[in-house]
Amino acid sequence: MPKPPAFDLDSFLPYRLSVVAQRLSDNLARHYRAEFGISTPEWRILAHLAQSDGVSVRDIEQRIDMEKSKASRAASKLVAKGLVTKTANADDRRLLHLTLTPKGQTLLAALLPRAEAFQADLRKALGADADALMRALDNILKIDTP
Amino acid sequence: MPKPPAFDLDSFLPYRLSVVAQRLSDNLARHYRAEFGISTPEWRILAHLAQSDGVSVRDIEQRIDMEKSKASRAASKLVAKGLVTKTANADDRRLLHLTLTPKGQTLLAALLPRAEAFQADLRKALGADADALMRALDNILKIDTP
DNA sequence: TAATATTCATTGCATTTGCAACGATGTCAA
DNA sequence: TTGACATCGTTGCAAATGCAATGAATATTA
Repeated sequence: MPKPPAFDLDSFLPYRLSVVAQRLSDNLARHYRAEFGISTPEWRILAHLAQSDGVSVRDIEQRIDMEKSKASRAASKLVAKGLVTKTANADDRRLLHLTLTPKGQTLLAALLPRAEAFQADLRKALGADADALMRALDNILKIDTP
Repeated sequence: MPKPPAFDLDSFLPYRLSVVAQRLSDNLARHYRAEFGISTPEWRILAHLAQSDGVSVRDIEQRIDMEKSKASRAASKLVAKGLVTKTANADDRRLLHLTLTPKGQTLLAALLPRAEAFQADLRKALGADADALMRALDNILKIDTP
């Protein structure tokens, strides 16, 4: 009857990372939902559209690490809320253009400064470790996605 | 029609953290499932039991940040797989003791060294940033959980 | 050109998840 | 002691998720 070796889950990086990420996302999600009525996947798509408007579902899938079915459904909800429109790409009619409506732009104009402020506060609190954190995250992705 | 300010989702910390954590967890989950037939919630409970055997569902909920319904269902699956037993606490019959079976101990004896090795590799690859990363994660939790 | 293969977005389906409600047990104060 | 309240684990239910299959459009190749 082998005895399991000592193990400290709290210092296990994947676990720790997951807990912190989850907490942070959930807390933000509460704000998005309460003030703007959108979910995390919806917020991520909007944020990506702020950066590059007119992209396809496929672009979203590749650029922001979101399953295409998830992206498709979130996009449909954004359309239903009047924040985004879907139009067919003229050159390749398999592709879609997701475009911010004026209402979507207004929402982003209110939301993005808050996101920036949140991030600024966070960086300030982390001090010198903030850059190391970003570097570490990049490296983990490189290692883990061979 | 307000124009949304420029925004780079890729450098938004909650997003970045979430992507990295998800990748890492999913990759590990594939291994757990393929080699040991367990899911991430199940693995976390086992890991916690390696550390402190005989705990209740409530302990798990508090110590490893898992919804109690999730913990309850994962524990039931572990019982069904013969890795864990549930016994009633004699002093307080609302409480449960989750205890590793010999089979569960054997599985952990095989799994834990791999987890340690994985973590060691990761730390090595991160070099000096590893400690800063851990510190940063602790600090984010403190800030974000007021 | 015609036939085959690939790509894109959506949808059906099974699983997982979170929340609220529940029964059983325990605590506390009148 | 008894009655109101709290806690523990489970479960019902609706929503979210991931995967595979589908249909439409395009690319490729014989």
